[in-house]
Amino acid sequence: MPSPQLLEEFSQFFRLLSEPARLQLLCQLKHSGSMDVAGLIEATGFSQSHISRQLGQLQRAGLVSCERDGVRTIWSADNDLVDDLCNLVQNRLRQRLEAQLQSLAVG
Amino acid sequence: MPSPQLLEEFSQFFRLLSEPARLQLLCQLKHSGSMDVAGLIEATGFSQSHISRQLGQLQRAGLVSCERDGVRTIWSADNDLVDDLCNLVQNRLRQRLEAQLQSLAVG
DNA sequence: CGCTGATATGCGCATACACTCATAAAAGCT
DNA sequence: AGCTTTTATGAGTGTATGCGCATATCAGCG
Repeated sequence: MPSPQLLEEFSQFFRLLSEPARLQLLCQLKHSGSMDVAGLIEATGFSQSHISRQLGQLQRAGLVSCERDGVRTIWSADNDLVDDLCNLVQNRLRQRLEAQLQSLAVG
Repeated sequence: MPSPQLLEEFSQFFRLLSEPARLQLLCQLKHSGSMDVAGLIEATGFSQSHISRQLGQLQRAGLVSCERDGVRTIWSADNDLVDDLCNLVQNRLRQRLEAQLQSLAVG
């Protein structure tokens, strides 16, 4: 059993990924390598302030990092953890659907 | 890039794990094998209605299942996905702390 | 220094949801 | 049938937070 503190850390981390906007920003950065905020606005349609806030949260969690290029801030995704987590979840979703399909065929 | 629908599914799944109470219930069930609600109340201190609701959500996501034993409902965790996800996150947390420790020692 | 453009942040609104209390529904017992 | 025990659910409340608007801060340029 994880300790209460660890449970809290886990849930805080998962909470970061529980917002489609944040997940989309992460995936976009993974996909495009690195982008500035203008690019992310273009790609996602979110407002500038919204993007800036979400990136701030992701940065504090160490999921993205940034470097300044003059007046621009270039953001990039920092590691493969999120991809790995999403892949596991996707496998699980697929298994669930296949099982439902199976039981539908049998029943 | 995952499709918007898939992003939505991912985030909904992560949202389930973003609540310490649900995560604790999952871990407790994993740890104890299977328990009824009274046992979960004893183990967690949550109210009966709260536990019932959270278990309902976890059940709809296929993370727990139940069987009735007379008037009691015996719950159990259904798969290892959550354990795997938590282990990945824990490794990441450890890496982060080790990196911070390193930079503190060097700097 | 002022001006312009890029990003961060204070404020407010709206919504989602955790959590509780009270109550309903279900299952066994007499 | 009524009574008891266990679980599920309707209703209400409080808090957290996503999101936008306006504005502040910051970096370069004249």
